[in-house]
Amino acid sequence: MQDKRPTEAELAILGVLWAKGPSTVRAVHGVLEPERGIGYTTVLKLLQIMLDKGLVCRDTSARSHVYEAAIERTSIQDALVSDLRDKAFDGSAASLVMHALSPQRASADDIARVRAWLDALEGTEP
Amino acid sequence: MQDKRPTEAELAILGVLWAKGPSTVRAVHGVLEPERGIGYTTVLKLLQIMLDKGLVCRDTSARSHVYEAAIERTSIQDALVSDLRDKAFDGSAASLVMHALSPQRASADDIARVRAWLDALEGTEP
DNA sequence: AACGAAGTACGAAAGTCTTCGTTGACATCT
DNA sequence: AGATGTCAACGAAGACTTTCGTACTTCGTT
Repeated sequence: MQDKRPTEAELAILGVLWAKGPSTVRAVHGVLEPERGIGYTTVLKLLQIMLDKGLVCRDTSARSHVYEAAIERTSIQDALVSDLRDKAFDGSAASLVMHALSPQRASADDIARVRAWLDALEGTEP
Repeated sequence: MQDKRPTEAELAILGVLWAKGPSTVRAVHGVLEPERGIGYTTVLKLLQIMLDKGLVCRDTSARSHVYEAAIERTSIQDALVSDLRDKAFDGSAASLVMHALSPQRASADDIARVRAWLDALEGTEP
């Protein structure tokens, strides 16, 4: 339990668990099958692997085991953003942000939200 | 030649080519060996694979071939940021940006640069 | 009790990524 | 010319990821 970086398929599963909360394999599969055509046993296997890695935990008291994300969503998000910043932006958060907010890619709403957030930040951190 | 997303090792090599411009295998290896202990033939092989994928081009007129990035750095950066936004932030650029600029992670300078950039944006886009 | 449905566990296959050893070509130095 | 060093090319091994088939178990229904 040291490398907290999930693979792509694992991240998709975590996305479901974060969105829906604790879920059975069937429930996770129900979400993922339509959008990526993944098989039931594949989801099961992935969840077992993720259990090994400590990415999820589960409750086995019922016959259908209930899985739950074992890490905060924000902690994964932080890790992934830092990773990308270092690998593709020479460690510059500003550069990354300008790409993410480039008007061709981000909505005016996104930009407004960030602006408001920055203003609030200024108020609390003189 | 459709999926422009480089793997991790490929991205490291592209990073060198973007920073140094057209380079021989030896030059790329000279940068990467100290920081990740990678072998010479590994770099060579990677560059050959990247040539196949269209990520780099090369000049073979001299005995030591000279490789050059075949794609813009910004185009890769855009792809990677969009990818991360969709996979880990529910498609929300604002959410991604707030993580990237969180004061624990970003320097005050980064934040100031983004703020200035946003101000400039407002001027040009009423 | 027997059957079928729903579930978990396991192993293996296929694909991708990364790594390097080995080979043969070419150049340079003695 | 022969030895030495540098280089590209190739193949293959090992790790990791993703996928699913198959087998076994458990529950509910007939």
